[in-house]
Formats: sequence, structure tokens, C-alpha cells
Amino acid sequence: MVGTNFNFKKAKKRKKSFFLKDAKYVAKNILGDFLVLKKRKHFLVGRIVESESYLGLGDDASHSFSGRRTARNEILYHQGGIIYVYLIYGLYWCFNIVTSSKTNPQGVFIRALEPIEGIDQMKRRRGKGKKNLTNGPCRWTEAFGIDKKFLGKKIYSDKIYILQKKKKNFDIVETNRVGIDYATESKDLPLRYYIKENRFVSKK
DNA sequence: CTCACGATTAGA
DNA sequence: CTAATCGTGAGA
Repeated sequence: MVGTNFNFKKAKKRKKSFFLKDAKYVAKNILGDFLVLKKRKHFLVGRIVESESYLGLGDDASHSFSGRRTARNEILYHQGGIIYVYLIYGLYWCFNIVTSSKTNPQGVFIRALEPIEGIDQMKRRRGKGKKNLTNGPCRWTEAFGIDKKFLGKKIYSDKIYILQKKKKNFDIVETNRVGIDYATESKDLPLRYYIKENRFVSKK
């Protein structure tokens, strides 16, 4: 459908410089791009269809709100371009890309992918009978086998990287973020982005 | 040390 | 609607 006319060989890897930009910029511009994960004997590829930005210091939904700095979120206080994963509910892994500078602890949360390559392997990791493959933040991480091993790893390496989709032939919907009822001030900011009418966007 | 809880999901 | 399930972080 979408991946078919995309030339993976010609596509360029997103470099570190891209991730030094503001989280809003990265979250929006990463839509339509491809997340590539190299496994031992195969590749897993997914198109990023939904993201959220977490703005750090001034964002009370963010783990680093008002400079909170703990063992878990320490990685946010690094330059952009590395991975922040954490365990949620003792069950699932959430995947973020650190953006901006050391003093601006922002992140981009990847909420959903459209499966492109390695679909059989994704299904195997998710387990039989699971209807949803990659249309949720902790669904796609399970399909890709994302866990604590990825904490602090570069998102522009040989093992895991993003391929830029140059022609963005879709509309972006901007809306409020999901699952942040604990926030007050920032709760309803339009910091969630997704590809309009894409069927792999997470559902309520 | 204790303890409430979460950037979610699956299933009744 | 609720259970699952445990590392984390705030507080005593």
C-alpha cells in the first residue's frame, strides 16, 4: 500500500542533527518516516504514523517536568538522538527518542507504526491470536522486541535507525495527548500528531 | 523502608 | 468495566 513505492535503498537515514531540533518539530516531521530495526537474520520495518511530543521543563505531562531528574529519566538530559525506554504498568515498554539539547530534556513518544516488513516476525513476537500488531505504543514495541536493552542507544546507528520519507503525501492531525490525566496545565495541548485516516493509528 | 501508581492492553 | 504486574519515586 504505502511502502510499495518507497525506495529503501535511496532513502536517507535521519542523522543526529535532526534530533537536536525541538520535540514538536521532530514529532511532526518524523511522521511518514520508516523505523528500521536490524535483527540477526532479518529486518523489521514500520512506518511511523503517530507520535507525541513531551516538552520537558514546562510540560507537566513530561517525566522531566520542572527539572525532575531521576535514575529513570536521566537519559533525557543528554543531547538528542538517543533512545529513552521505560517500563509502564510493570508490563510494557514505552519508546521515546530524546530530542533537543542537554539542558532541554525533551522527548518524542512513538505511539504507532504501520507494519511494512518482517510482519511474520512481528506476529510471532506479539503472540498468536493478537489482533492488533503495531497500532499502539506498547503493541509495536512488543512486535519489535523493544526493551531496556535499547535505553541510551543511538537512533542513527546500524542496528536501529529512521529513514526519511521526503514526499509527505498526507495530512497531519494535531490533537491532545493520550493517557496523561495526571497532568493539569499541559493536559490539553495539541502535542499528539498522526497521519489522517491511517488505519494503524492507535484507537481508544 | 514503605507504598501508591503509571505516556497501556486484553479480555469479560 | 477491571485485572495484570513491578520498577520507580516520593515521603517517612
